[in-house]
Amino acid sequence: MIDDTNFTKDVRVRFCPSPTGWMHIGSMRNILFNYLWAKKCNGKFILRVEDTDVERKVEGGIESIYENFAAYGIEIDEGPQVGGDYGPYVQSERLDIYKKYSEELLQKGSAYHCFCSEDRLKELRENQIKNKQQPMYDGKCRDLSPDDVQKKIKAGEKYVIRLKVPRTGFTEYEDVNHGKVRVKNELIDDQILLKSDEYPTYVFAVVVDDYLMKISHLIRGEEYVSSTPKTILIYEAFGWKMPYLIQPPNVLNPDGRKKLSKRGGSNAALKFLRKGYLLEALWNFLALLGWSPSDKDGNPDEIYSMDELVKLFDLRRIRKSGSRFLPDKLDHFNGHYIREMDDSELADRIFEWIDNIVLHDFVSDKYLELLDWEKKLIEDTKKYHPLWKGKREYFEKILPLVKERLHYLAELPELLSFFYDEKLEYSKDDFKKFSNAKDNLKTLWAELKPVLEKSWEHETWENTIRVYADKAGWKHGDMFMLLRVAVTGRTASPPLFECMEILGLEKCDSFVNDCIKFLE
RNA sequence: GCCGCUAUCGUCUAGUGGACCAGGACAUAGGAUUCUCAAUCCUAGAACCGGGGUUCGAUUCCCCGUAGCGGCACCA
Repeated sequence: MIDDTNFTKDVRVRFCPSPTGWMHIGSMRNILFNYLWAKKCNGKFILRVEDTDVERKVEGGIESIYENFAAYGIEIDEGPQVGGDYGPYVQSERLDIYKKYSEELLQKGSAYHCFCSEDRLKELRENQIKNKQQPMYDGKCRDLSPDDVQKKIKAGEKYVIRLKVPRTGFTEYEDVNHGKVRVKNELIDDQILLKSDEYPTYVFAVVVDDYLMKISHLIRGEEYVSSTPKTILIYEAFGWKMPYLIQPPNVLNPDGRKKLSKRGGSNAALKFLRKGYLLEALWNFLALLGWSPSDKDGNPDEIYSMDELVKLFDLRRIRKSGSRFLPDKLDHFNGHYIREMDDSELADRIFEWIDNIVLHDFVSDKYLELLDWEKKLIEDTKKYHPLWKGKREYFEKILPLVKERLHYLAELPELLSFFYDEKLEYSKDDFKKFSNAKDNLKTLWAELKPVLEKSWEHETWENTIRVYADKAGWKHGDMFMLLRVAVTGRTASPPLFECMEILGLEKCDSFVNDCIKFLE
């Protein structure tokens, strides 16, 4: 059983990205689980960069990791840029450490030199697959005599260091969420620990670093489950105590299949920020993907602030099965947080979003293609941002009208355009349902304009339209709609009266006249 | 192919050997409100993968099947 007494003590957790250029939204969920646990237990959150794959390593990779953390507002207690007592925090700077520990395993007889060429291994694997066998190392170098080994090394033969996995018996471990898992040793490959370029492999580096950095809880994606027995065997070979193990299920694509896609970067963490999802909403949504509080502790509406999440979060309540990533609920949360904010704060947030996210150059963007909606957003933002910011009072007056229709901030340019454009674009279709739209609009406006010139009182204004609608034999709603299309260029808009009041008589007059011209 | 993990409304999930004809949220539909679209409020439909056990009783425990996921690299 999991030892509960120490479960929340001396907590040190870590997230270990590879510097491949950009970060994935699914990773953010795992980061959140680590982060929440650290905060909850007054522990430390550590960032370690796993750059042991020389080929996949990318220029600016570490910076792009940092900019993601910064944009998501995650504070790092120890890491490459902030330092800490257990550094260095970049694996390529720790090669001598791995070398030393691999020698320890060699001495203990838990590891061995392997001189097999990559070509031989490839051939071996192909044959095994052809013969429907499990592809794994055949142990050719496992029992070389020390003399042979020395001779080969002297002769300059390249080698790797492999773990000597027992041929019989079982390896067992206990996972906080899954309980005991047991694997036959004969199915575990003699894992390479140190590659021929003297870089460690992932499994080895992780064990050594987690041990040296005193990591208390290993919270990492389900994709590592299969390599966990190897991890355990390395811990056992060293005689080290294993940290608590938590392997949250993967976040899956909305179609329900497969790990959340990495292709094209459409699920890049930064894209969600660029789309205008607020951090509050993102965290709220992500936290609930694979974890939930009990009914007793939870809120019925599932709205949780970061503080509440910290209070309620518990690694032991993480689910076992994968969750699909459907943005509907994210939209809902985002709308909620937008509506909850007062207008001035929302305005601040919008401008911050534009400066720090939308129009900001990220290192990650070098490795992510801009999607069509992003290109359009950037273009629109460049056009409207100065106008929005230029007259903040006007902007803040508009916000309450649009904020309850807003799912994410990227919708703003479209939603607000008629408040800022000099000309509107009309569509014939919008007038189809009205008989004699042009004349009615003309007469209506002729009657309404003098009323508005006198006063903007809601009742007189509304009454004028109703009276005219009766005269024309129209449904009242249709008359409102006609005017709406004329003044906003669209059939769905915030309440007509408020829109017109903000636009002002001059602008309304100009739009209506444009519209009449359009109808001719 | 082999190994491991998993399986509750469309989706995210709660829950338990009897208090569950299974609770919440999102989405959907209908209604109220209304100048449209929203927002808000109300209502409705919607699930324990299949088959065997164990048991007085199983959605809950066990086995098998099925399906999904993950992995099987000198990637992480």
